[in-house]
Amino acid sequence: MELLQGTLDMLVLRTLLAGPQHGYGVAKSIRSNSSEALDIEFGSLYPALKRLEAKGWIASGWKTSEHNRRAKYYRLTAAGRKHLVREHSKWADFVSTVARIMGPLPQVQK
Amino acid sequence: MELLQGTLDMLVLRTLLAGPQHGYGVAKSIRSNSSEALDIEFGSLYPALKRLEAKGWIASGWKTSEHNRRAKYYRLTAAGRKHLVREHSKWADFVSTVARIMGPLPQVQK
DNA sequence: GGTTGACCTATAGACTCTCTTCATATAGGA
DNA sequence: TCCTATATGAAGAGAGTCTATAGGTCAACC
Repeated sequence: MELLQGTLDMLVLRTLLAGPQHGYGVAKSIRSNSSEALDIEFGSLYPALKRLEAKGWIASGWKTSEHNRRAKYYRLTAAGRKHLVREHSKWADFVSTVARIMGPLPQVQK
Repeated sequence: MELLQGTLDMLVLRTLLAGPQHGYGVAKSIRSNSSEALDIEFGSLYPALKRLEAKGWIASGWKTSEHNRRAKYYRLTAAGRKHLVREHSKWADFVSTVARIMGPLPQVQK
């Protein structure tokens, strides 16, 4: 859903900070936690999970889901936890820098 | 320099809101307005200017710069001005949604 | 009891777009 | 002669989108 590059990874890691979950569940969590504002596509999410696993930020294992289905559960690794903190902090810096340049939102007439 | 996708366009439009400028000047403005935090690459900026012009958000014309050099000056069009307002507002929404999911920054030990 | 369909969960390929990197070009001024 | 100002283009990487496919489970329905 037209995310800004890199943000998805951070959101996924943040979601897994709350506990292990399978991909489908991660997408659902992000959607509902954002009140449906962020509509994560599975076609974006699964490659993101691969990336994160390849980098060692998360690890996975097959289990049976609460709906009695075969699902790959992902959990945050120690390295992933550190990485998340760094990314979050970089994100906050970046956002405030951009906000400083952009200035206040112009008043929009409804 | 490792911007989030789409943000560059918004920053460029915002910079041109302050008045027409040539590409080189836009890059310098963004750099200095961000206290060098955002290091805009020319290889990113010029394609961005092409994009924006193709979409009609900005228009250009050759002039002589204050350093007596040939330079292409860009200015915001009326459509670009509207577009900027929309993008700024979408950006603000997106950022606050992400911030809500991410929660507060963990305290980092110095 | 068997069929149907909805939902859960996962994978993969092709494509698009943005940004990065690098190379090149020209002109003015010191 | 060299540095700064200014511009262009091509090649490549990486992320995200779109679309198609796949199989298992459960509930509803006839």
